[in-house]
Amino acid sequence: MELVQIYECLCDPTRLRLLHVLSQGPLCVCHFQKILGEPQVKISKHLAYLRARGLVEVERAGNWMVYALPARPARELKANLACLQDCAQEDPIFKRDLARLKKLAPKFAETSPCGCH
Amino acid sequence: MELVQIYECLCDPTRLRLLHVLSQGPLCVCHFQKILGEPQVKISKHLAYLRARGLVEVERAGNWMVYALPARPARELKANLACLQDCAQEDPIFKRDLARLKKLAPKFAETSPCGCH
DNA sequence: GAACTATATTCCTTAAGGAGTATATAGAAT
DNA sequence: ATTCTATATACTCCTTAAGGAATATAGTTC
Repeated sequence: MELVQIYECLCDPTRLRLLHVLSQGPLCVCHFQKILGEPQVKISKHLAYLRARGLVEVERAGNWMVYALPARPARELKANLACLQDCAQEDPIFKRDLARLKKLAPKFAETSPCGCH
Repeated sequence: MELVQIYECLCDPTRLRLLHVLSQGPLCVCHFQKILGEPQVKISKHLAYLRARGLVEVERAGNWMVYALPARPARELKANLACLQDCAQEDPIFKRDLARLKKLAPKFAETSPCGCH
């Protein structure tokens, strides 16, 4: 995996938020929408961008597309994701995303049988 | 310092090489030219890009402009520069740059009184 | 002050990417 | 088969940035 490609993926705030939330576990698009508060097309396109460069993986579950971090991430990716987690700790937006995830996770489990959270 | 801005700086191979070499100590533009083997305008413009975003600092020494990593880097920058050093270890281009730096450092000291290496 | 050196800036062309609107697809439910 | 839900893609507009050629600037040397 090319290091520059990783950084290209990281240089957009929406993608940073997606990856940051994904570190907590797989999620589908509609749940990302709820957590980030961004329109579907935006989420979907950024996930496609990440997927095309190998930063996320996808699995279909009925109507839902469940995105996840790679099962076996390359060394450089692993290092940078860890670095992101570290840097994101104090940022209010990242923190808010995590808070929303924790708050919504139970509802997700009830209403959508897609197996993510 | 904005995290995304750091990643924007890191998503170009030339800038990665500049920052990687800079971690060994301050350097002036003409020495970067020799080490990277890239034209002056390219080096200069990428350094200006990094400078505008606070990833490097500059000091004039006669005709020479001596670039260096920030004396007191922000937490996120520090983390990402460390991560870059880590990721760069096995890459042939990064390794070649370092090798050239070590080889040329003595000549730099002789021929250019700019105080970098 | 004229020539020289090191570096920066401007101009041009080209390409990539981000946002939004609208539309298409694929599977599920009825 | 039709409708519904979740997601993806195409299209358009706009901004940013990369590379190269040429030129400008600032300091030094003679």
